[in-house]
Amino acid sequence: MNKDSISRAVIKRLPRYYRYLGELMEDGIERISSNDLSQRMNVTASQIRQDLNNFGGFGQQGYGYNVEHLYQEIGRLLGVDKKHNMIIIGSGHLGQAIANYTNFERRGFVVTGMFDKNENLYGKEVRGIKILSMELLKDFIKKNDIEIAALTLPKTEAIKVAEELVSYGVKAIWNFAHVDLDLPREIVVENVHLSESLMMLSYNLTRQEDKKKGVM
Amino acid sequence: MNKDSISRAVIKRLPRYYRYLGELMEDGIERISSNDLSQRMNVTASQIRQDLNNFGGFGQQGYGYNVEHLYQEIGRLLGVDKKHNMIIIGSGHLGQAIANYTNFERRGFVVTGMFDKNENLYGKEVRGIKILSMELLKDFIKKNDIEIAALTLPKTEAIKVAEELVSYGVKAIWNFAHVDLDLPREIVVENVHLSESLMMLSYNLTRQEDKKKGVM
DNA sequence: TAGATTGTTAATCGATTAACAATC
DNA sequence: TAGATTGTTAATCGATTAACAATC
Repeated sequence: MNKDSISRAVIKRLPRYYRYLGELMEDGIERISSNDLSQRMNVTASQIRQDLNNFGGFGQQGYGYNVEHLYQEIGRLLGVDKKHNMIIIGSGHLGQAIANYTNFERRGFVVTGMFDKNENLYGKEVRGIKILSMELLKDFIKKNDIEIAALTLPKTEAIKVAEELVSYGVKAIWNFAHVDLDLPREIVVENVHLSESLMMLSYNLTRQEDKKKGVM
Repeated sequence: MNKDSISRAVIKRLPRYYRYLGELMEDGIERISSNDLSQRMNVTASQIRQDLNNFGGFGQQGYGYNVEHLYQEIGRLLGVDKKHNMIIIGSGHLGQAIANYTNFERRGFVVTGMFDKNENLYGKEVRGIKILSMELLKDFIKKNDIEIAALTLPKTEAIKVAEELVSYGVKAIWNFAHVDLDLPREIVVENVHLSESLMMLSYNLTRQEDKKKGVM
């Protein structure tokens, strides 16, 4: 009953299911069994059935899953059936990269404003989105029903700005700054720590090199 | 003995330990117990001790861990004590954002080349790094001892280019394209799927909204 | 020596996989 | 009805936490 109790491991897999189902739709495939899907995705069929059953019976015995139906159900779970207004705080290269990525908009995530503390950027437009002064932040959030803020600024400022955003009513923070945010429980925080990702790559690369040396 | 057997869960936590230890060093703290560190990092002391012991006894009974020593040991494990040459394939906004991020260089990840199939970009420089034609890729990789390639290009091209890179000797791929790469086992692949990250945020945001509605 | 804290074993918890009855 | 495949329970596996002996 309680949807909160679904494990993070399961939730993390949902976007990948969603992606594969979208591709199946593009290929004109109408139905698929957990077994077929498991082979395409390189996971077990059992895991797929377990995962999906956390959310209700999306399949049908003897038939499998209807691709379009399942795609839509997962989309609804992921909230991509609704529009979400997003702002970007920190309009450097990374902020601009996100503003330029139109695929997010296709999923309902609409960047409606960009901000920076560097006044040289004010008035500059990225894909039609004006970069504004941080002083306009409070007003902008209240007037434009902003739910999500992407934090693409140095970690020294991230904590302070995050608290500010929350006080203005932002509900979720997509945090690209290399710092842990400590915010009220009801605020959603999703971290993208690029340097940690690169270090994991480097860890595995180093192990591969160790292995090679061991063999020679 | 076999370092391959260390679980992904543990490895994923290493960069975060590394970050906290770096901050402790900046604060001039010389030693720390698993208990103190656990409170700062919001994990259990037991987990810290278990994690670190996968790699050997970095601590000392009755004393704790020497911050600088532990920092260096974890850095070595993560391979940030060595220089790694990296190229960026796809010189759009995201590729340029990565090229501009000097913190990677501080950790030994040096961007030595950028590539794109759009010839309008050729010759353009990003932080002194020239954007080159894809035709120069093979030669560049061989001549410049390139280990890592960041893939910041559309998913339609990612698979083909990844295979190309591997054939030229690239050892690790940092994949920002929204597609699963199927490469030989010895090739390290680290995925950064921004849209999946945003969907997880959206999932949690939607659950928060459900909760709120339930209460009202 | 007494106190502190690790390294490590044992207990618990949670997630994944296997198996199969239910049912389309 | 027979075959296919889900939904779901049970078994297994792995990761986290607790406990404590070893030792600095």
